[in-house]
Amino acid sequence: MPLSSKVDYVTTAIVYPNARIHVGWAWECLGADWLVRGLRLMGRDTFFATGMDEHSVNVQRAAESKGLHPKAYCDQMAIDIEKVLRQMGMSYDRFIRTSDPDHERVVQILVQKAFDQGDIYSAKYEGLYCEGCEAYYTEKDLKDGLCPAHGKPPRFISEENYFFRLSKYQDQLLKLFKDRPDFLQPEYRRGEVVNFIQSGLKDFSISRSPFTWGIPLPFDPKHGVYVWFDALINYLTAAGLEFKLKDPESPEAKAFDSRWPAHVHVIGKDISRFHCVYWPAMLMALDLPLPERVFAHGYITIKGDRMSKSTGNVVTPDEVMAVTGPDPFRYYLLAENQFAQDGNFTWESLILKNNSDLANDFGNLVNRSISMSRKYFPDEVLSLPTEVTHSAEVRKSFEALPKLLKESLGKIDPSSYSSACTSRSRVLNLYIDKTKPWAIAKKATPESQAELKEVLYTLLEGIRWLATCWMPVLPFGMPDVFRQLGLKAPAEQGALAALKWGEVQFKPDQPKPIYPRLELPSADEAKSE
RNA sequence: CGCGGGGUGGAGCAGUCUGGUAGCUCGUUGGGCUCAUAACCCAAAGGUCACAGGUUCAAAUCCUGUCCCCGCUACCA
Repeated sequence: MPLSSKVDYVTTAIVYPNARIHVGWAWECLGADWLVRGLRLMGRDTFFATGMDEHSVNVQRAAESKGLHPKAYCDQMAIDIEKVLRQMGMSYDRFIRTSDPDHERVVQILVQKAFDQGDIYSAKYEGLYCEGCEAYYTEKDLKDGLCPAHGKPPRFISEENYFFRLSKYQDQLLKLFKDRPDFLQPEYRRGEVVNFIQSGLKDFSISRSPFTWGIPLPFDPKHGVYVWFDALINYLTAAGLEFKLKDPESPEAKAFDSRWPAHVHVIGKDISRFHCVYWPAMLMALDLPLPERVFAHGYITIKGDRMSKSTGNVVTPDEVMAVTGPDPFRYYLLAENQFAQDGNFTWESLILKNNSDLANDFGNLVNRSISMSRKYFPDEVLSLPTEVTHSAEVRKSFEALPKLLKESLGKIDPSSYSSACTSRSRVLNLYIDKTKPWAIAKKATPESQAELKEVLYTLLEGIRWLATCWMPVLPFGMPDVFRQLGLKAPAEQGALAALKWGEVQFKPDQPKPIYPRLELPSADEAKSE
């Protein structure tokens, strides 16, 4: 198989480190992580980046409230956030921070380039500005003349500002969505963006002055780069653009070329505009290829409400994982919710989903299958039977699985991926009930022994396939399943593509329940209830 | 105002493009099994597919109108 020079580069949005990360962003991270792991399983080369967006007034304020310099504060947050991401099983290749030196250099070079070619210009910006929101409002946005979010009167500000000529790219953007209808997924969000473009694009401000925490504009250092020209460019920095800017022939520059354009930016639906309008326009201006696509997922809500600090309904990944462990948390978010739509978080459904699918259907299946194998054939190695009867149908069901999983990965639909796997757990449980191995064992004839071996081998082989397919969703538990099967866990890379029914033999190890049943945590633990 | 998504048994969803016995998971009830994590398997109950008209031999599915929920409408995860 010729190795493609293209690497599938997947990103998440970078997070503001002004508070502990919550389940909403964790969902995005896990969706992206599932995708990357799945692509690896299919044999693709991948590169995966996530990180922090540090140059924000919110972050600065959070730092001040702790009496820290923003950088020192962010250093601490980076440690905390990465720790949680690792606990969640995030398999990223780079954790990018917008305060990273290479990012600052890349941003400055790109801003300079845009400025030199006239895509950035200086103009006076006037408006009603709320410092709390760090945003301008028009008269009609205000409630009784006050900021709708903070209830404070906005300040009239007139300042010199730098703008990016977004308007110049309007036609090219419309053409982009016409030529590449799958640029933004899910499909139904495209209309929102196209409408927005058609309604007429205004240039947007890319600088703030004065500033103390941010990247200075190279051509006017009194000004700091404002959010989008800083944050979005992280995707280029993380892929290694700086190497290419320095020496296009270097191996690191080639690595950048293999990663960019990105396979997909996974983002929340709220920032689809910036990724589908601002970002492509910026890349057009910078003569860089556009990402292959943008996937906008929904929100995780608590009883229908969006998670937010003001309503106090924030649930954090670490508090959930403290109760459930990482795999049930991953499974719940990925399997129970439709990634493209809004999802819901409740402790009850989390516990229910864990117990029914992971503990009962899958975990118990592993446990009973291995127990029977060891009980009926304590000293034998089980291999693919030469003559096959009722297991043919089971095998067929499994051999159809990789294609389904591939489709789910293509659609970025982790829940259909999961349900395809869970349905195979049910196939095996049903197979046990139909063949009744315990009854076959009692017969003790040569024919019955052969049949029993066929049943058990089919179960173990099916479990091996499941354990392989589950790795992107359940990376923590699957190595133990392989151990119990008496096998070495396969490397992620290409594991799915390499699956061949009957290629291994089994001498199962001591069974041990994986994914125990969970109970609702007490009221103290489950603040959301 | 405009544009878009949605309203399907107790809960969450699929099915709508390409009309033709309304499907899945969870929950409930009854039964079976005993290898297993009180797990597994089967069966039953439960739906006027938001509402009203229309097209058709036939509509959750197509058309028209109405009601309700949600998203987008410029610098906001």
